[in-house]
Amino acid sequence: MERKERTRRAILDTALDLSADTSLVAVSLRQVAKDVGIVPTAFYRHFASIEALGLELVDESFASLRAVLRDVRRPDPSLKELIDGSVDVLAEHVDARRAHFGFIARERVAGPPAVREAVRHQIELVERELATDIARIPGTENWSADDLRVLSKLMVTSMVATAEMLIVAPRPEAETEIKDSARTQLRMVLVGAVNWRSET
Amino acid sequence: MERKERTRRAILDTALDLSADTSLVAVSLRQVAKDVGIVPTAFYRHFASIEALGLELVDESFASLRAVLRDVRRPDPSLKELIDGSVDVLAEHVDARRAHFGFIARERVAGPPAVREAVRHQIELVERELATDIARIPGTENWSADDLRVLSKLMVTSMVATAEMLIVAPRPEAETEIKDSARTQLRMVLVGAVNWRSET
DNA sequence: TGTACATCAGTGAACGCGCGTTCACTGATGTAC
DNA sequence: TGTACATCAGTGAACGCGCGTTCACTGATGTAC
Repeated sequence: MERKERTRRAILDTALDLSADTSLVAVSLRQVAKDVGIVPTAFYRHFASIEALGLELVDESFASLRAVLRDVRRPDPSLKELIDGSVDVLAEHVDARRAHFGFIARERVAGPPAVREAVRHQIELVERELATDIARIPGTENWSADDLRVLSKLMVTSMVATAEMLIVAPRPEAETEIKDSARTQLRMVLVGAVNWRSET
Repeated sequence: MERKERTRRAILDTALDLSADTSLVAVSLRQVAKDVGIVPTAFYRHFASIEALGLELVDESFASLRAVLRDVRRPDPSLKELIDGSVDVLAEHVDARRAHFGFIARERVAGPPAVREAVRHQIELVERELATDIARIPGTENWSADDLRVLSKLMVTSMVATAEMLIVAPRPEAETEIKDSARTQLRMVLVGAVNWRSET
């Protein structure tokens, strides 16, 4: 019973690793099996197909993304305090779960159709979740539901884009630059959001 | 001399079309040849590999993206006028060159390595170009170079994300919603940008 | 604790298929006269 | 304008390879007694 679980984990980890080169669509069952150290047919003891395996990886990857939201939310911050901290929180999580964030960014646009759809659905859920978080922050009481959704979409897009840049970043020095840029970006967005209701 | 050019175009168009299903990495030379109506070996009369063909498609796709910047710039607008018009301009271009915008979004994260790198390089050039445009708009005279880069990055990211959503949009009705959302997003960002210098 | 047994994770041979790439070729296109 | 000829886009056979999937199997793991 334990052996099965170990092999299953090895298959998931290997597939995630191999997909990082381009996309899960380019990963073959035989290559996964070879890297895991099992015979190709043994793969079927764990998953019906690479695509089915991919859906599992979607779940695991979004657990990592949700962890960012959870950690950002934790200090129960004001709109201002949120800014500086959250970029660092994101960077830490990206560092720890680099493969998961890359997986989301890639498979969202270029994965097997079913995987692509699952990623998009999860992103929509995260956007809603973030909108709820924002609605709890003092100063957003009289925002419309639409405006909340727009802001959370903007922030999730920005978050994914920043994660992408951190992953691609060639050297640790570049990370500091990206983080500074992301912070400024987030500040700009939030300055816009704060001044939003008063202008429209 | 004319026949060659026609076949070459057919190869490029077919490869672009096939890559839309997932990514250029999943497109085979033989499938392209079959759809074009030539024998696989004839492919080599035009391109050394699918990857080389991809680099050509990068150039063509970015011609389409730059056309958006050019059309947005045309009315020589104020910061305010820019907003409402530019989302429509983007939507028009996405509609006309759907395949090119999808190609950029996909291959940026999941293309063959050389293609991926080429797309990223082109995006960086577009960001610089946009920063120069913004610097010419009244009211941004005393912005730092960094702030200009941050805003143009934010706008390009937002532009690509909006293009993606328009491409994925299941029905024409959804387009209106996406455009409204993108407009609000852009307004928020620009409200932030306008109020930016006065706060920092 | 020791043994007999059931389960089922992993094996290995085999299949037909589409892949990229080589090579010598053929015949349509377009040019020189 | 008509013909002879060079170029080179497209052909077709052939190759070795990795692919997903089938099937009957074996032997390690973990359980019942």
